[in-house]
Amino acid sequence: MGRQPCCDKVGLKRGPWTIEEDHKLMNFILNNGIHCWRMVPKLADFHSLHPLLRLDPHQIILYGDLGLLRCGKSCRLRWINYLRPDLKRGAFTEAEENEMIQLHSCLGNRWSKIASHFPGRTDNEIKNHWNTRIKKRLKHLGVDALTHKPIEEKESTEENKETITLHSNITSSSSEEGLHESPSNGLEAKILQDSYGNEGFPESDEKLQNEVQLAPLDDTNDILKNYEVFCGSLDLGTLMLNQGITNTSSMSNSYSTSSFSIEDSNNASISIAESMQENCRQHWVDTVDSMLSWDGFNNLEQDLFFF
DNA sequence: AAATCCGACAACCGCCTTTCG
DNA sequence: GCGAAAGGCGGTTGTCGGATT
Repeated sequence: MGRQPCCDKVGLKRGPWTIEEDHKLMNFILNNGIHCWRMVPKLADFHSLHPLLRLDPHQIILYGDLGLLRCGKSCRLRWINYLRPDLKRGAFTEAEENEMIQLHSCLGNRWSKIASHFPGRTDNEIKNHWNTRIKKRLKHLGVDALTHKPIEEKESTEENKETITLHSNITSSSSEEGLHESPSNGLEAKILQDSYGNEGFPESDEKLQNEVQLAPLDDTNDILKNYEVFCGSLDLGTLMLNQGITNTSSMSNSYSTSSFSIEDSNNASISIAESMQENCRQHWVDTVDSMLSWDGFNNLEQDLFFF
């Protein structure tokens, strides 16, 4: 006997999310955390009607018919790619692009691994950026976006110069950010170490293992600490170690925190609401709210009863 | 001003891995 | 241990808005 089905897919809504749907989903997750994505759409709608109640997941049986008409998978995607409060908005900088190219040369199309090196960026965002911008940029430079090797043996002198410039930019921009202070092999080793964790490198990458250098840890900012409290079960130190976070203080365009996902926590299935203190949550929400300009929410502040 | 093209990105689809009954 | 569902991931598609003709 297996699990219950994800959803019956009958009468489910598809396409772009409305503000109201976002509202329901966000309201629910911020107040209750994530129990199970399958249940979220149904419970979210019930919670929007009864915001003061804490939900027992088993109430799904009683309130299933009130559901947000999205499947759990869709809710998860919407949360991760758009609603998650720690998302970093704005265009990629040239330094980010160069680092992305470097990471891609080591990791290939493993977008989630690449995204883990960019706090606040999602794998979907990076994948889209790669396909729409960087692929063309590399093609223009005569570099194969898949293999990172020259497309043709003979290239114009002009293109060669530009390619060389690109590679030197990658090196310099990386060290400027303090992310990669070791030479090429050390850099790649660190990328692989960050991506594969402590479980070891793939056989082909073992040669790099000895040169791994962990990035130094830096102070975290208040918002991240508060988020940790809010989420109750986040192991911040481990998270940062695993992801090699070096600088969370940059708050230029929006703000930057450690890449976060509730699934990363050790106790994701435990109700966050039960473990957090209300004042900490409120402080965190207030902090985030003051720093973000969430698309689609700006004109609805007066309606956000949950803030 | 209308039609068409194109870039950007949100969302969906389907496969693979992990988890659970 | 097995089978099925949940979760995660990468590829692809659909849609929208701005630029161009």
